[in-house]
Amino acid sequence: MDAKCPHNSEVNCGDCRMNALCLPLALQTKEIVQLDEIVQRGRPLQKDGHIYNAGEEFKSVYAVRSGSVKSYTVTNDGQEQVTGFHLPGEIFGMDGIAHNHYTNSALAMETAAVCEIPFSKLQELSIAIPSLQRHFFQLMSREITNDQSLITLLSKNTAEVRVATLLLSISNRNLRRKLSGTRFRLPMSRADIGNYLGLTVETVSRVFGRFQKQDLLLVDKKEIEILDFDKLRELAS
Amino acid sequence: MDAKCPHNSEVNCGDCRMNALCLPLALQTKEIVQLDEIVQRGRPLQKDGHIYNAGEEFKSVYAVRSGSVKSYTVTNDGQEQVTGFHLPGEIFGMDGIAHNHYTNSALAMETAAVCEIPFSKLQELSIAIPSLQRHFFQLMSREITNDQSLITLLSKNTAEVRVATLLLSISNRNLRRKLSGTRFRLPMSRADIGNYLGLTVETVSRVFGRFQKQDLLLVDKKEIEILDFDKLRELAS
DNA sequence: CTCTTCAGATGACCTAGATCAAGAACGCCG
DNA sequence: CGGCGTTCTTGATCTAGGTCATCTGAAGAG
Repeated sequence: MDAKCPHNSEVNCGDCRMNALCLPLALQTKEIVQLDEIVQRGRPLQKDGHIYNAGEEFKSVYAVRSGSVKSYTVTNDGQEQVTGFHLPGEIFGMDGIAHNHYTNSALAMETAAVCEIPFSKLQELSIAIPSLQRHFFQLMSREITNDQSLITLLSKNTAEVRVATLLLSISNRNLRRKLSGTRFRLPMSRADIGNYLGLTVETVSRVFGRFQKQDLLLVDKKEIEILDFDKLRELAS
Repeated sequence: MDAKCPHNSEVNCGDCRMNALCLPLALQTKEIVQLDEIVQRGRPLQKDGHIYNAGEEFKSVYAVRSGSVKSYTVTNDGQEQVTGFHLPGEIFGMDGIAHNHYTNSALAMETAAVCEIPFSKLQELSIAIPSLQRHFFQLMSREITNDQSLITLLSKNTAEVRVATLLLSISNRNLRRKLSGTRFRLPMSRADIGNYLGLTVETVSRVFGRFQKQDLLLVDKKEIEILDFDKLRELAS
């Protein structure tokens, strides 16, 4: 096994590059070992590989180790609704807790690796490690506040503001992973962006075009370079 | 103290009419007593009385005992965004857990009474009572799935679908409280409905008008009677 | 009982973004 | 290297819902 390959299984959470962002965040070294025992490190997923499907019985939450994942639901009239993009270090699958079945499906947007955390074991461990309980409550609460800012974004803002906000969000999340917040690759298609932001592909494309014309961005297919953070932030306000 | 008045303090959770919906849901009688000890029953709130303000330090989550409450944030350009309506038996304030400060403000839309549940004590009790931990995780997860359906509603649906969906949601929540799902009083203004659904007051008003013309509803100011559930459900689909 | 206020309804426009319809530029596979 | 299905872009229209402006009517204040 090549330890350099980002999709390979790390030996444990203690060594994982993501552990400062992920579940171990609030834990002592010896507690990380306990967490480590319940975490199942899955093998790499291909692009478009499903992690779970809406309706399946809820058993685990997941952490992205490498690559990127999207969550989506299918509305009763058959169209897809993207509900979230998940980057390395982020946890997803918490929507399944409410009804013991996942309400979203999750799939890899590119080659990716995820860690599976069986929820029943996580609950037990949360009783033994109160700071883990606390941290997990916080993660769920953060999901709530994120969803609520998306609600605000969708119900009050123009296409430009929506796209600018998404770009800044991805930039920030890259920064937290010690990657460039200025130049990065969007892991998702224009269609996914539009779907997530409640816009059509055409509109997303036009907004990218306009941003480029205004010298806010440099866009080359999925490769983005942010040229003017201040104006972009002002726009997203 | 008049025990008939719905806004008066109940003596305890065990006697509360809402206990089948609220936090005690998953608990044994003796556990309810433990929960009861940490719950603080506040005095009635006047219309527009604040329970907490965005930015305040997070200390407690709240349960609606009577009346109704709305949560809202103020966007950086100063406009209000309604993020939720809370009816008796429902829990709110969980958005504060993530950052130790409330991100929403909460206010009574009419005379109301709420129970305050100090979160640190709830966390401790959740360790002693695993089913309470589980139930609270579920409540937070339900909040996530609710927010996500609102996201879908906002990003994909017309004004009519949005309004129909809200009406059906309130109808269902009334049913769970053993009230009529057919005739009820909307506790919120047209402006709040519009704000919540990403529409203007005018549009909300027009949709109510159209629904009435199509004999789906009977609207008399805030008093609603649903005449044709099937068509309304089909619309909301 | 009158004056004021504020929530709601309704009507006449007007725009942001959807829709429809072509191209352009890419992977990707034989 | 050429053919072909995606994904992306760009342009020309159309429309749902926003904006603005007016009107109604119920609730409070005095």
